[in-house]
Amino acid sequence: MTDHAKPTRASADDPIVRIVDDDPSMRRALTNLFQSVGLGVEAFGSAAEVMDAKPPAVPSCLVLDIRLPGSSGLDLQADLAKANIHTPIIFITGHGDIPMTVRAMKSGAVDFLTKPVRDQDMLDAVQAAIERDRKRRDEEKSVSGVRSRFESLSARQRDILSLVTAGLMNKQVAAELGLAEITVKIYRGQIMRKMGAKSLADLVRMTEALGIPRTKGHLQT
Amino acid sequence: MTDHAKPTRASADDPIVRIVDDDPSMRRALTNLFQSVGLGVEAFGSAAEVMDAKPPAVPSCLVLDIRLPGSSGLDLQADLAKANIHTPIIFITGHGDIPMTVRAMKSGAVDFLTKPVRDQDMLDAVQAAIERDRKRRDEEKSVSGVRSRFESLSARQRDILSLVTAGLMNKQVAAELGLAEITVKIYRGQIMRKMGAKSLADLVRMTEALGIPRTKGHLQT
DNA sequence: CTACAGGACATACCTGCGTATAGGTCGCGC
DNA sequence: GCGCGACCTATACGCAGGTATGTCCTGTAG
Repeated sequence: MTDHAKPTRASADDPIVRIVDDDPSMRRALTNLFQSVGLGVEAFGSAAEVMDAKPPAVPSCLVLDIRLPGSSGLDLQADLAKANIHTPIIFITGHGDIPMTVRAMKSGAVDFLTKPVRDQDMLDAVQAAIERDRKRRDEEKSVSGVRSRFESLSARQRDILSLVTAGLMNKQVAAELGLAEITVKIYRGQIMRKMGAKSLADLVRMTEALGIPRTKGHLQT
Repeated sequence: MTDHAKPTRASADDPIVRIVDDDPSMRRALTNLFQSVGLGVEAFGSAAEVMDAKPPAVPSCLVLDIRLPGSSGLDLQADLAKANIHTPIIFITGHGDIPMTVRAMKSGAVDFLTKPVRDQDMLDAVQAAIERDRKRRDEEKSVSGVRSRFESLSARQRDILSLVTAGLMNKQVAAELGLAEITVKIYRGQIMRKMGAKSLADLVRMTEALGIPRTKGHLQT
């Protein structure tokens, strides 16, 4: 039961705030607050509902009561992390303590607000959270294109890629792999085309973004 | 492995814990705790003393009571940040509240412990903090060598560096700057020598580490 | 004034990079 | 068996990268 309330037609990049609270009046109050500033809202009554729902495709954040039926907010945070879902989280609590707060913040929470929550504090926190998610998504998107192109490389092409971006000359790569230099040159061309790199500098930056293990890396003091 | 008892001889990489607390008995207790596991210790009675003391050259962390004479622990944290000193901080508090905790953690504190502090919690926090500082120092060190070499470049050399690492060919760089291609080649060689780069890939990674603004960068989706 | 550093360029030469063309061997799926 | 894709190589050619040597100009610190 998602008190799905959409004020206007949501466009592709409108952020969504997802509220998880077992108290209906709290859900309603928060929903009103966020809608009043033009934010999209989805409300849930339990942790399980959120885990079942698919994460939104637009910048979003979670507003989470620590005390939830079944698993606690902290458990949900841990579960989401395990499921590799990185939506920024804002906690609210009526009876929180410091160890709880520390644990939540260490696990990457954006904020941890105590009831009664001042509207402005909540809106500030949400804005920061949305912004963080937007950045993460942008980063993810730009890397995912590169990653999928990398996946399309054959094993041999990857071998050569890693040696080439390590700074070895074609002949050195050839020696390393027991190949003829001409073979390396040809692979190199294939790699540049497949990766869509228009220069070696590009290629190096792509591998850096992907975190490709460098066979022979340095950067000495 | 690191457990062996060291009498007094401090070697170049032994971590130091700096304690700031106005309560002498607390200072003594913490000092004993840390020394019992072989950590170096410096104790201070106020925030001002720490700001005056020069930061240690070895991996270290701060253990900070929130309540201090004069400025609070949070103020000291802010002052240190402003002074560009990034020693990891562990807070201890007797009467902390959640907003305080949140503020401290948002500002990068490693942990926030409540009195009475369990010895093991403190030692765990300190170890994590020291480890964090060690990483930061390693990173800083490896970048600072590159940075100082970059500083040694002339203005012209930097122009060419940024265009070359953007992936332009010598002739394009020449056109961009209104130079002859041969001139660019010569500069390029000078740059490689001055920067200690043994390949273009190296050079690209160095500029990435330095965050050199790319005149013509991309990484398309 | 002189010495020196930085900047710019030419000629010559060598090495590295990259593509085209033209082959060849495997192993796999239909 | 046939096609396909990967992997591998050879010859040949052209362009890009890089160094050496030498020349010239300019600003500036001693």
